[in-house]
This record gives sequence, C-alpha cells and structure tokens, in this order.
Amino acid sequence: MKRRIPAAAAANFIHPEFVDPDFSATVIRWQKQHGRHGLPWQQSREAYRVWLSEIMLQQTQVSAVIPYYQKFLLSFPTVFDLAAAPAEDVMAHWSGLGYYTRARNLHQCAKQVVEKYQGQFPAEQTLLEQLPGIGRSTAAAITAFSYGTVAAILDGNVKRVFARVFGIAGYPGSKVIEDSMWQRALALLPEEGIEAYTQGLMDLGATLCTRSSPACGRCPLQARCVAFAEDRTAELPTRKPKKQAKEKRAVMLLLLDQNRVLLERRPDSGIWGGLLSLPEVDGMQPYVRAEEDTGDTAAAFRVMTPALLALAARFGEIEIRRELPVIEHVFTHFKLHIHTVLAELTQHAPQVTEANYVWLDLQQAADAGLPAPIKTLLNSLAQAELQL
DNA sequence: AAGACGGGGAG
DNA sequence: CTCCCAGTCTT
Repeated sequence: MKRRIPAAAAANFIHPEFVDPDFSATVIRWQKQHGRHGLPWQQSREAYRVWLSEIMLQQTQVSAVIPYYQKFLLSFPTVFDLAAAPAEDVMAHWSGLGYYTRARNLHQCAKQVVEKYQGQFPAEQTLLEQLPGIGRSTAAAITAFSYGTVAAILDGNVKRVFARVFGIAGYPGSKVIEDSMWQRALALLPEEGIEAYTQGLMDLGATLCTRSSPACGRCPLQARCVAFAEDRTAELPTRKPKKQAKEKRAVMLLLLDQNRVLLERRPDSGIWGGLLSLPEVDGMQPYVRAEEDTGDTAAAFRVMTPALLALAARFGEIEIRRELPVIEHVFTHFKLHIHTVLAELTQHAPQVTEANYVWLDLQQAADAGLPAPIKTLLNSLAQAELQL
C-alpha cells in the first residue's frame, strides 16, 4: 500500500536541496546596508504596532498605508484602546484602505488579545494564526519582528523574488507553486538575524525586484538569479491566468421539413436581438459541463429537454435524428456552446402558423439575417446534403 | 483549489 | 484598461 504525504505537510516539508545558508546571509547583508529602515512601523518592536502595520500592508502598498497607520495609532495607541473602541470608529479610520474585512477582523482580534492574552500578543506563530485576520505569513512576520522568532513569510514580494532567483515558472497563487515556495521559504531561513532577513526579503521585492523593470544591476542576488541569467525577469513570476470567459450553452432545434428549416425571430433585446435564428429552448443556461459533447445519437437525447420536445411537437409529428456537432461561439464577455438537435417533420400538424416562427428554404435561410454561427451551420448542412 | 474582497498606482 | 499589491477567509 502506498504511503502518501498528507496535503497539509506538503507546504511544511523542508527539502534538503533548498537549504542554502548563503542566501539568507546575502539578503541580511544587503538589508543592513541598503534596505529600508525609516518606515513608521520599523521604529518599534511592540507587537501591537507590528501587527497593525502587517494587517494594513496586506495587499496594500506602503505609501497608501503610512497615513492610515499614523492616524490609527493616534486614535488607538494601544490594543486596549482599539478593543474598547466602537466598531464604527474603527471602520471610519479604515475607510479608504479597502478590504474592509481586515478592519472587522482587526477589531475582533484586538478584543481577543485583550480577553484571552491580557493584551499581550502571543509569540507562537500557531497561536497568532488562530486570531482573526492573521494568516500564516502575517503570523510569521509578527513573531519575527516582535519576538525574533525564526519564522517564514511568503508574501507577494517573496514570491516574486523566489520565482526569479530560482526560476520558478507557474502562477504563484496556485496550490502547487505556493506549496513549493513555502518549502523554500522554510529551508532558506537563517539561524540568526531573522528581522533583517525578513525585512530584506520584503525590501528586495519592493525596491529592486519589482514587477516591471527590476533593478537587477543593484541586486545582491543577481549572481545566483536564474531569471537574470536567462533574461526571463519579464516573464517571471508567471502572471495570473486570465479567468476564462464565462461559458453558457444553448440548446437549439434544427427542425427540417423536406428542405425547409424552422426559424424563430429572437426578442429585440439580448443576444442577437431581432435576428432570425434556430428555435432555442429555455434561453441560454449556464454551461454545466461538456460530457455530452460527443455528438452521437444518445447524446442528442440527453441534451433534449422536455421543452424542446414540446416545441417541436407544436409543428407536427417529428422524429429526432441526432445531435449536430457542438458549435462554440465566442463573445466579448462569454463563450457560447450551441447544442443543436436535428429533427425531421414526419407529418404536419393541422395549424403550423405560429407567431415569431417561419419556415425557410435552406438556401433562403443562408441569405437571411442569421447569427453568424447559425448561418455557418445551415450552410454546411445544405452543402453536405445530409441524409436523414 | 479557486473566488471574493477594494482602492490606488503603474504601464 | 489591465494587472498587481507586506493575504486571509470562504466556498
């Protein structure tokens, strides 16, 4: 039986290959000489201030945080002041910073620190992580800066530096890449000088190893940087994959009567407003999954909805033939999968006239005002002289 | 494992 | 206009 490593352990495992004391030594040396030292929250190791700054700096740039941080400290000098403040006041002070969940968590966290820890932030990373708004990286930063604990951070800056120095391709937000980066973050930790190391990593990412046009000429890691050596700083870290356009599907009826096809006038508003098109069932529904995109006869019946059958039956006796190949049509804001069920009229119903519906020769239809993908479909149908 | 949350700045 | 930022929490 195979022994598998628990998923939770994947990001905590330290690969011996990743260990490299020289890395942290280089970062620490650089930080002491060229790093940032005058930021407002660097003037104190007080956990309350470190925590406050770390929360504010989550997904927020330094320049935006500074005024908020200072205003906050004036109004809430201690964790007790913050815990005792009305939620409204806290939110008011946060207004404009964004990610307002942070403010609510901040307030809750202050209350918990007062109640459970007598106003003293715990030093253990795991304990800090239990507090609202404090995740793995923030907990590490707090305990490192406040208590000198050797703990690994992994924020956007570190991810960028790692991706380039080690030549790690793949979106850092994805599970596998992030896990691997946590492993490196742990393996590269220094035994001494965690404050300078942690700050140095952030400073490198924020001041030299920037997203665009990094200052590789001044970087202490240049000699060991894979991205620099291979001229790939522009493509690393790998950008977030564009979330694919939303997908929808439509089920349409291609009902033939000899060489004529049934068309429906679409509503004026919406997609293809006012155009003739194949009768569509149920409007466009969210696209579930493409299991049925096989095009075989059995699939046609799976796609077939009662509504479609009812629609077809209004025009007489019909026989379902098969499902045509799925057409994929791309709009600006979504991708449409058009399922078409081919059916044939075997006997006319007494009344075949219905508002908004019209029978056209396949040839005529090709020249009529039809949506492009439908026109293509009908053309190929006419050309192929499909046997029914 | 991916999405939501937010306002501002860079390119 | 798109992407990204000292991430965390929820689905």
